[in-house]
Amino acid sequence: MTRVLVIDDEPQIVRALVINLKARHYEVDAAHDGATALRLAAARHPDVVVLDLGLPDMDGVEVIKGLRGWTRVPILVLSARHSSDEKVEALDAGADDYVTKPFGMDELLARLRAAVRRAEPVPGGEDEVVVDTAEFTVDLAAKKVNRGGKDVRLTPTEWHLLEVLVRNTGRLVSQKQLLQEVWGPSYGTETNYLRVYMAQLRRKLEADPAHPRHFITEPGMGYRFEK
Amino acid sequence: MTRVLVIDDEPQIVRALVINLKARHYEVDAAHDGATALRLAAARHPDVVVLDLGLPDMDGVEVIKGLRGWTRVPILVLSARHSSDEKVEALDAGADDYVTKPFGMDELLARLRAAVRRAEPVPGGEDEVVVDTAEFTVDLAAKKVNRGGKDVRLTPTEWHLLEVLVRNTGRLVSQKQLLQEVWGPSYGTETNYLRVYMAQLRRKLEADPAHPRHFITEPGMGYRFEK
DNA sequence: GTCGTCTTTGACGGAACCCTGACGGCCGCC
DNA sequence: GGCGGCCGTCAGGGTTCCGTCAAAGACGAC
Repeated sequence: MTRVLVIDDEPQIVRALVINLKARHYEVDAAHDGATALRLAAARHPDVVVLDLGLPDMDGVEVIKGLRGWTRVPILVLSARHSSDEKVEALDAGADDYVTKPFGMDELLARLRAAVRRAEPVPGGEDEVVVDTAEFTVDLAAKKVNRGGKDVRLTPTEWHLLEVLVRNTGRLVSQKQLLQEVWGPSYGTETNYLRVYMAQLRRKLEADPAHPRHFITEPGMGYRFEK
Repeated sequence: MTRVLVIDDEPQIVRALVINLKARHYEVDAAHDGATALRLAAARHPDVVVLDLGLPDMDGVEVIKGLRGWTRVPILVLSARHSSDEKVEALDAGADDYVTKPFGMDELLARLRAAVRRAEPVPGGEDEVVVDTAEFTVDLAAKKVNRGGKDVRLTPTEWHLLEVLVRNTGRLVSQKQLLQEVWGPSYGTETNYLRVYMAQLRRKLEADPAHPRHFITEPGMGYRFEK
């Protein structure tokens, strides 16, 4: 199911959007200020964001930049401002589309569908959904890890960390990038989190956790997943 | 360079677009009917398409479908029709954005940039990130060095130094520049650092560290990396 | 409220890394 | 030949970084 994050401080607009989206079987989260929005985005990983630029606590463009720091999720901007400059600024900050209020619900939904559609991975995707190693198997689509015929139970954070690493198989992922992708854009220095969770992943997946063969530490730089 | 295909039967609009796009260093192809457009798209593989829905020979939506049959190139629709149904139809047929005439050139260009940006491959595109030599291979994206089938382990400082040198393959890099890029702007005279780390790189990567073939010293000036 | 699970936090030993100084070789120059 | 500048090599010591453990805090289920 497609997950939408709606960010707007006007309750009636939020309500209208939520009703229409839910009726079309979207899963909807709502935030009424920028700080909540950024936190929710990090926690819930929406498939598309609908953002009103006029927020009480921060400039809408700052929200766009905050999101673009760590994700390419489509951002559809709503705004009462018709000025060309505003549109250009928002789009160049990383927004994908800009709709002026008042808007037609049909059009908005069509733009939403377009944004979601083009963000979809190529059909018959080139990216592997299942990654095999000698000791275990990761199924990114099913969100499952199998080891020795049994499913391994992972906590949400463990899974998220594993996912980022596996999607970058063979590549070094910096500690900052890991922290920001898993814990949110405001993190970046809390390397102790990584140490703890990397240890848990190794304990659950490595044959010999003390001498990891798949979750490799690059001191001072980050971690790397190898098949 | 980014290639744009403009499809419109009104010469003055085409001319305005072509002038503005070329001034911004886009490469521009133009078609004034749907058949030509489809042929040009297949032949030239544009990075983005600007399509006017009102064409003489065929319905604009048919052009969209014709393109979508084989490509995911971003399509930006122009139209004089403001009706919601038209927008929905075009977007659902596969358009990425819909701009109503008369439009502001600034806004159109911003939407064009947004369309091109999100179609870009994942950051750090496909461009040469792997550098080969006779003895070893440097993958700048994965931050990996392979030598004789085995990965070579480098410390952060070693990496940083190697990276600067490799990004300037064949060119002389001054000691001052190396020191400032690797150790920070307040360094510039601590050439002993360079001696130590250059030695470590040679020991790890050169076949005969005493007679380096890739990491070459230019006495009094700096170092150079050669393939 | 109580329990269980998950996350966050702090502390510690050990390993990895970076800086530093010393020494020797090579070369050009006085 | 002696000297100084420049570079390569090596090894020790201080510092940072990582793995590990344990316990407290947050959260939801019952």
